[in-house]
Amino acid sequence: MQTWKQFEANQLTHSAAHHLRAIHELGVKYGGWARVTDIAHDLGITRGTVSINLRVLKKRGLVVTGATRMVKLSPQGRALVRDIHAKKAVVKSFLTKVLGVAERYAEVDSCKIEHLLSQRTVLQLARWMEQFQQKQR
Amino acid sequence: MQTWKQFEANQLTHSAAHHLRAIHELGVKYGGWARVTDIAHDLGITRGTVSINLRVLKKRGLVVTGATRMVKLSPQGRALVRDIHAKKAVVKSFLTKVLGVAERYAEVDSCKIEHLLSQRTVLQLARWMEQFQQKQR
DNA sequence: GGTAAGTGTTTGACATATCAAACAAATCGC
DNA sequence: GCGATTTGTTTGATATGTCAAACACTTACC
Repeated sequence: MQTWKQFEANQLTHSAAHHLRAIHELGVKYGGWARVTDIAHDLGITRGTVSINLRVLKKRGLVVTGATRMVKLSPQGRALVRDIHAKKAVVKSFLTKVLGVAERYAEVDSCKIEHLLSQRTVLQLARWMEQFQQKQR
Repeated sequence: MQTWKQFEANQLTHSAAHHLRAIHELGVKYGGWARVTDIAHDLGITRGTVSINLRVLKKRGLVVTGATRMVKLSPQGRALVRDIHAKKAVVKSFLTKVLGVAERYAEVDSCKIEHLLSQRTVLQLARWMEQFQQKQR
C-alpha cells in the first residue's frame, strides 16, 4: 500500500476518537455512563448524528449500552481513549515547553494529530522529552 | 467552534493534498502537465475516482485543464503543495534527526500530519531545528 | 393521570472518497 | 483509414459524517 493511504488505515477517525473522549469525560461523574444528548452537546453536533455514530462504535465493541439508554466505554474503548490522550499530552507538552507554541495553538494542533501518530514515534518523543526535562532542572 | 471541529476546517483533506502533490510530481517532466491515468496510478486509486476529485479541485481553482485533457496546478495549487511539502520536510527531519525515528516510520507519520499542522507551529519547529543543527556542528 | 418537555432514533438530504463497470472519445499500430 | 487499445467520464454502489425534521418513547410536573 502506498504511504499516503495509511491515513485511511488508522484505528479511529478524528470523529470517532472524540466521541469516545466525550463519553469518557462525561462519564466521570456517573460511573462511566453518558447520555446521547450530553455527548452531542459536548461535541457540538446533533443528537441524531451521535445516535448514528454510536451505532457503529457499539458494533465495533468500543461502546456498550446500559439498561437506562446510557452508554459507556468498553475496556477496549477505554484503552483507546487513554492511548490517544497520552499521545496528545506528549505532543502538546513538546509544542508548548520546547517550541514555545502558545497553549491555544498547541491545543488545536495536538488535537488534530493525536489520533494519527504511531505508538513508536510518540514513545520516542516521550523519551526525548524526559531527557529534556531532566536537563531543565 | 469546539477545538476538535477545527479538524474539518483544514484547507485540504489528506486526499486532496495528495492529488495536488501527485500532479506536481508527475508534471515535472512535462512542464507541469499530468494525465488522469498517471495520477490514478501514482495514488493507487481508479481513474474514475481521480476524475471526480479533479472536478472539485478545478472548481476550487487549484487545478486547471489544458487543451490536451491534461491538468496542471494553478498558482494557488502550487503554493499549497509547496507549503505542505515544506511542513512535511521539517517534521520528518525532526523525527529522524532528533528523535531517531527510522526513515520509513517517519515517512508515514509525517505524511499523515503534514497537511494538518499550522503554519505557526511548523515555523517554530523549523526555527528550533535550525538551532539544533547549529549545535550539532 | 394527563399534558408538556425532553430524549433517542430514524429518515431524507448532502458532501467527501472510494470502487467497478459501462461508455464515449482519442490515439495507436499497422 | 480502420480496428484495437487507451483514456477520461459517468453511473450506481458503498462507507463515513454531518444536518434538519419527523417520530416514538420517557420523564417531569402539576
